[in-house]
Amino acid sequence: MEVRVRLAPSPTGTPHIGTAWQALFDFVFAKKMNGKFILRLEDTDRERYVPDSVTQIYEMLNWLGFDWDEGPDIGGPFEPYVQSKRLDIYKKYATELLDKEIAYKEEGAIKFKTTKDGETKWHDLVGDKDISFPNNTQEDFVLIKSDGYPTYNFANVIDDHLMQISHVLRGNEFISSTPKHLMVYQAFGWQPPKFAHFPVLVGSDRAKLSKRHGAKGAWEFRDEGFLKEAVVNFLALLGWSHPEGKEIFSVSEMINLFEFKDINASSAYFDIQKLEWLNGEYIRKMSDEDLAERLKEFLVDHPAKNKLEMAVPLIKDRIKKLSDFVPLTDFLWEKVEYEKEVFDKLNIKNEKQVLNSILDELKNLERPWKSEVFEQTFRDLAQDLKLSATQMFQLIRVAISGQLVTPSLFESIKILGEEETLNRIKAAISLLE
RNA sequence: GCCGCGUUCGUCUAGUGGUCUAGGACAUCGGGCUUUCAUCCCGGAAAUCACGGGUUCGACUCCCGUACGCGGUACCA
Repeated sequence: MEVRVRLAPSPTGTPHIGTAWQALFDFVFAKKMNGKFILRLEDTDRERYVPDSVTQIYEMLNWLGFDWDEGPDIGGPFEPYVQSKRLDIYKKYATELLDKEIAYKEEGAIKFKTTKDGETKWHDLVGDKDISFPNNTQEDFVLIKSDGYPTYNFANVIDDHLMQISHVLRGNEFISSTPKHLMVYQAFGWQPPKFAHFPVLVGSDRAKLSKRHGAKGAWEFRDEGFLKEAVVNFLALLGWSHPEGKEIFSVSEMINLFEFKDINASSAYFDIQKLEWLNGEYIRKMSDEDLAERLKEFLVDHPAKNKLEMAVPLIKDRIKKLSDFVPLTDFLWEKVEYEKEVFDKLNIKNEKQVLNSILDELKNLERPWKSEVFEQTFRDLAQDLKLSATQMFQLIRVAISGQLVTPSLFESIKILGEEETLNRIKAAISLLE
């Protein structure tokens, strides 16, 4: 039997990272089994419907590379995968249940008459365990609302059956309603799919992740300079672990190794610090060319786009996110605003005189300036002036950048060029008047 | 209240009866390298495996109970 899984988000607001997390497992499992990954929009709640969120879902999935095989726009026309367009279908099946007297009308709605005897059980793939509910805990529930739209509990079953979904991967907040779904399958005499109820991602208060935790949409991670590979890798680390204990691996590696039994059934907290570390690892692993390419895509309006790659080797070990590139390198292409207090932090008594000496040395340095000569020259000068080498180099650093922290000094000077370097030191001197 | 799921270092996790005086990673602390910041290397601290009972020669691992957390108990999903 073909494996068919579906991601069925409801467009009720900005999709957060939890949706992306669920999508990862849908995608990975479908690929592993050579099956299909289907996207379906569950937009039956007209009150909470937010049109924008539909595009946001697409954007998120596209960015992370979770391409769906069937669903809106891909592998099929839009409408068959959107529940609000399938009202007739739900009505037809509800009528069937009405005829069988398994359902009844009440205040304009159609309700399902649950079985009260016995228990309903299934085997859940997450945790590899049986879950059962006494049937007398299952109240009659609404199939079709009085506005004509189906409820999740009904539309979900109808669609999963009609779309031949083989495995339902979803959050464990649906565990409690699974008995209801199973009763509907039974009422129609349909074979239910296999269920895998994943734990939910939680916020810092251990409650289900939501917007009130400032939960971000995946594209926000993109906008902050995270790489999609790192985000996906990080997501994989939540709830799943590599059999060899590896922390860094690709999606295709995960596709090869994925098994439900390795899913941890307890909820996980999204720790952004680890994501930042991982992102840094991915950045360091990349070739300079690739990193430059990513930076150019990321920094669309960068003032020195064509010179940007020169700085790449200088910052590769220093940035965690693509966005970190800017504060670390803007002094290379932009005019420096000097601040007296920054110089003061160096604790050098006669900064101005020292800078003048530096300027003289620099003027006399044989061009093109060489790293070793540069270093030796200023170590010697530091000694003459009774300064530590650190003070000396920091002073030069501040004079050319206005900052205490920059990439490698000499490498930065190479990018600035000899004339610009001299000009900046002169500018620094005049500030200290 | 009732029903269900969960509970190993701050965080993500490994662990499926003995090799666990519990391993790894992030974060953290200390040291080394170093002209800043990083990277890199070395080392430390950090979980009485929620608690209490069983079962067993032996339990983090199996069973029962309790506590706590979360979810459901909606014409939300």
